[in-house]
Amino acid sequence: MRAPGQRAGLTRPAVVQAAREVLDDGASFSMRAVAGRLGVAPNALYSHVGGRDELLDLVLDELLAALPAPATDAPRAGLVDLMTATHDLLLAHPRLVPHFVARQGSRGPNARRLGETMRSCLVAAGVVDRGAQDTAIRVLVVHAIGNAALGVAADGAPLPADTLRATYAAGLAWLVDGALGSASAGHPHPA
Amino acid sequence: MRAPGQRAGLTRPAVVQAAREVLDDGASFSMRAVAGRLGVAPNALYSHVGGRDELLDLVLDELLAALPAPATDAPRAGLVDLMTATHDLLLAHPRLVPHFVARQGSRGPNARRLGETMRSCLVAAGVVDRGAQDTAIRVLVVHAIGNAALGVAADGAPLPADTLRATYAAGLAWLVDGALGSASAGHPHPA
DNA sequence: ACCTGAACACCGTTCAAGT
DNA sequence: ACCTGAACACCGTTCAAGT
Repeated sequence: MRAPGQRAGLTRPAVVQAAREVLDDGASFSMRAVAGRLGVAPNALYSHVGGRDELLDLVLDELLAALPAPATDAPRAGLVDLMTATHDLLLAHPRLVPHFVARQGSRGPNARRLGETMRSCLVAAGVVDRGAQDTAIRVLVVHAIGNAALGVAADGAPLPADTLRATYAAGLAWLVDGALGSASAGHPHPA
Repeated sequence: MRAPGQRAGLTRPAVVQAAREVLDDGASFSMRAVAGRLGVAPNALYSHVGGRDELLDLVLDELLAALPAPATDAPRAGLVDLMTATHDLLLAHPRLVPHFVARQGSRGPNARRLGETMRSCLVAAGVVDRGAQDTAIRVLVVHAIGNAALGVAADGAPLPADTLRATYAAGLAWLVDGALGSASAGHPHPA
């Protein structure tokens, strides 16, 4: 369709957008699939993106940007809302979850921002020790990602979405209660 | 080395053992790597094993068989010990963790046995509602797998093993406290 | 700078043999 | 039944062009 040297009008945002579309479609994600959607040779993507992992990181960070800022006046509820929104976001893009699992440590600016928002909630809730904040943040992030991954695992009994979200909410309440050191009753065994 | 038709003396346990060795070595896991270690053509494995996923499931289940039975007289401590042993086991075989993440639902006999052991602990601790047991089991398993996956993610700051285990222990205490509905103080913010 | 064609070094799995 | 050789349908990525 195009001779070597002819421009295709590709841009970095366009590549990221195409990657999102491939991820949200049924097809399995690959560089070649993204290129195919753009009507371009597979290696053309490397002019705009470092590689597969970087591309997935970009998609991930773009999604995280959509997370709303939690209410600052009620820190516990704000934290719960924030983590629930994160979990919902992951469930809405299941094909991204495996990559999220592998990339838990290294993240983009919006992931970093999410971490700092969580820290603010913890501070406002009275968790002043920085090490305690780090522990709480890691545990909560693991819970969100791990639970989303549980929903992705398509084997045997696929685990209904209601059950998944109820399980997540129960664990989240226990973790937040624990991290905040309060004796307030959570939501005891839902379903 | 061998003409088509010549036996190589391959057995199913030998294939599983070779897979374990490849996983615990530095090299990345592949059917071809397992076959290479056995001095056999890649497709020879399919005479003894259904495929890659089934082979990894077999390795996984063999590892889970090594988990010790927890003390039955102290249900809370037994549950904590059991989950800690599971976490340690996953940390000892990091290259298996991504597969474990993907396969959370469908498991072999020893995984099933682990689930029932957890249920027994919960019953002994006074959690009689079956739905509550299921929720607790899912949350605890997600915590163990998710935390182990966090240790595997080799990017940026690799997160020291001490920190990882301390984070796991803190989250585990919070979850067990929550699941058991007790107001007993856990281990507040370690590290 | 951007894109193509061809290629490299991999994958998991299948199929038609051979004994 | 067990194993081989060859092949199929994929991967991510690199390299040498072309404009």
